[in-house]
Amino acid sequence: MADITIRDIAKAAGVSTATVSYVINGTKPVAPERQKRVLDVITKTGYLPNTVAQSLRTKKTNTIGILVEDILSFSVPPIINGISEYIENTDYRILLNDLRMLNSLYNRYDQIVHQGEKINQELMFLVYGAKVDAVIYVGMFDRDISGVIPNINKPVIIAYSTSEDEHTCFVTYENENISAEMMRYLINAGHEKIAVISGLEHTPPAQQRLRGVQRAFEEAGLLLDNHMVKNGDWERDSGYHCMKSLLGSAHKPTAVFAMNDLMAIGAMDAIKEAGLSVPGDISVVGFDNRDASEFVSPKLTTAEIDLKSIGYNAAQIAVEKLKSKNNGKNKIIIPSKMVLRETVKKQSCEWREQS
Amino acid sequence: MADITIRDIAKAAGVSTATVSYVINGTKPVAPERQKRVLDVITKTGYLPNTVAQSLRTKKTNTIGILVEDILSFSVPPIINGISEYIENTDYRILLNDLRMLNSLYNRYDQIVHQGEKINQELMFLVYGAKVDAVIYVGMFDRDISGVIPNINKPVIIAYSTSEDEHTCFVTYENENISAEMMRYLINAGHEKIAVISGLEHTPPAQQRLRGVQRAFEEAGLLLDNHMVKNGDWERDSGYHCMKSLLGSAHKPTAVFAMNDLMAIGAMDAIKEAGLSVPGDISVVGFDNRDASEFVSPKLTTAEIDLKSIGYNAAQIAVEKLKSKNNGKNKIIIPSKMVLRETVKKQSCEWREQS
DNA sequence: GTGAAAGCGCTAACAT
DNA sequence: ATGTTAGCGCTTTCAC
Repeated sequence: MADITIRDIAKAAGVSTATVSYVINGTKPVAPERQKRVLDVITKTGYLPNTVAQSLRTKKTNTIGILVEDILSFSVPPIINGISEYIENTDYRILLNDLRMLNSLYNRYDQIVHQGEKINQELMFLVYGAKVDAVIYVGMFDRDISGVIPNINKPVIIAYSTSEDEHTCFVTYENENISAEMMRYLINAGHEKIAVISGLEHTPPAQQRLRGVQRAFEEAGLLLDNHMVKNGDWERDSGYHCMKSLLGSAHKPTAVFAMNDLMAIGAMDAIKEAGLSVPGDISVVGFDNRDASEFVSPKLTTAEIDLKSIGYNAAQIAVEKLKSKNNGKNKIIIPSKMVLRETVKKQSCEWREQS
Repeated sequence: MADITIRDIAKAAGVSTATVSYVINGTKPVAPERQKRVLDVITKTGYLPNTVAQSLRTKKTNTIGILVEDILSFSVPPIINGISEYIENTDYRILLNDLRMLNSLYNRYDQIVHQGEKINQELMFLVYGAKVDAVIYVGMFDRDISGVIPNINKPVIIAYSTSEDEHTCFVTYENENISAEMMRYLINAGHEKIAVISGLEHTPPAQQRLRGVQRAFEEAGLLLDNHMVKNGDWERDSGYHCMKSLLGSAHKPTAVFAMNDLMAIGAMDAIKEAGLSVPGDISVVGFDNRDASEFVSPKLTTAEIDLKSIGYNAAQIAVEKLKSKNNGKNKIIIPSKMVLRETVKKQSCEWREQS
């Protein structure tokens, strides 16, 4: 099954190797009768063309390299899952390369530039070593990575990050609209004194999410008090400390939007510690829909990023580019959606009037 | 950088292609002076041998296929991380193939046999299509998968599952000792009325963990009452229901060992719902050290499986087999360890005497 | 519509 | 120690 060559098939079918190749690849018309003979021999013997020989000849490996920043980051496996699902119905294979950046980077992802050397090296490894036909770069933080990926002469698609570069493809998720939507949800529930616990403030997701918040406030004719936005660093602890500071301030919020689930959970820690109830006294919403959001109590209302679609679309673009039928849709933003759980309570009008 | 061939190097260095090959691969001694000349040209030009051509010639692709049951299962990414870490220091590459079984299987993993067709197909794809040199099969449940992997003529290493088959390699983790250790920990904390919430009872991890529990009980001269062990199904809900039933019984436990974190969290739900406190009234320990165990409150004391080591060792065995220097250690059980957090309380003697 | 044959870039047997 | 060269299994040009 493994050591049969095209020569064996040709001999058995009484044709030339060229003819066998023609029927396998459909590259040239072959007389139906001979075609059938070849096909019969192939199925009878279980012959599979040697892909290595094919690659050497055609200079295509039918392999897509996926370079991930860290497979341990919660967002990465679902993206790979999406890639895998798309790829399964093509004749491509996946070569995986994990940069394992999590330890060296922690949450100082502004330090990513210093990883350039390593990224470059692994990319060369994939492209010139493994000779992949295209690469999908899977980020672990949503950010602009223009310039970190050197120019190679093959399609590169960025997943879960972006690039300012005109010619770079990426597929990422939507931040601003979904943040506005969550805000509206809070406002419609009767909340007016809403605080936000931001992620590192100079990062794209923090900025975009804040813009969404502001938009919703404006639309509702509300004012976002500067004292109501605290800067965290995406980690649980920072959510806790921001919330403590909010709790100690003059105007306590009745709701808080933490820009990720980890900080939301930290905020919940602080609220409970203060003897207050979520959502009885304070409603909270997070972002990411991480597993943890189902395990805290009450269960966290949050926003979900469609990670699987990010991967699926990235793979699709890669394959389309390889088949030169990419329609030019090269910068895709996948909509995010709310997932309603237990941490938001309607703020009764009575309460508001009393206070 | 990409289109340079061994011929170009040979010409530039004034030697034959054979000599270049000898210095690249160290296959034959080469005069130091010529060696240096070749090396210089190689670094100067950035030449990288065409791996496809090498593979065609040597019949080795230097690629290890990893066939995972589902990358979305919590245990899989850390295993891949371990594989990746080992592989990075070798000249092998990783071809990833995701069976994506999670949806079709849910927790009915006894149904895995019905997936045989698909497993077989993807394995053939890896072995005869992609021509990987070896494959690591990464399970998503700890179980015996003898027979599900067809015999191929290349090394196969199973990770996170086992096989009765004499000649099959696997690396998995330890259940019985760690369970006994957790039990001893509970017993040393003064607990005697300890309940266990088992996973599906006919599964290997449930059986092994129960054996550990029994051993610790015997060693302590305690008796494990049958009424104190309830059978769950590994899911959170079942932990909740088992705990409710325990709470409604004649002899309430002061501590409970749930065989995984999900069921432990379900049990905590039930305890809190009954107005009792963890660990004030009832201590609980879980198993797996999933992310969730840090997000519930109080934080869950549990057992950690060294998933990364499982991957690392599996990769090591694969590479050793390929280099024919495998020492025969082909069935490895990685020790597990306790992670102490907040859900266990010392049971005071006074309390015991009063009750 | 078909086949002979060159050659993808490399390794290794063999000759020197 | 070094070079010549056949050939790994396939695709594809070119001639028929």
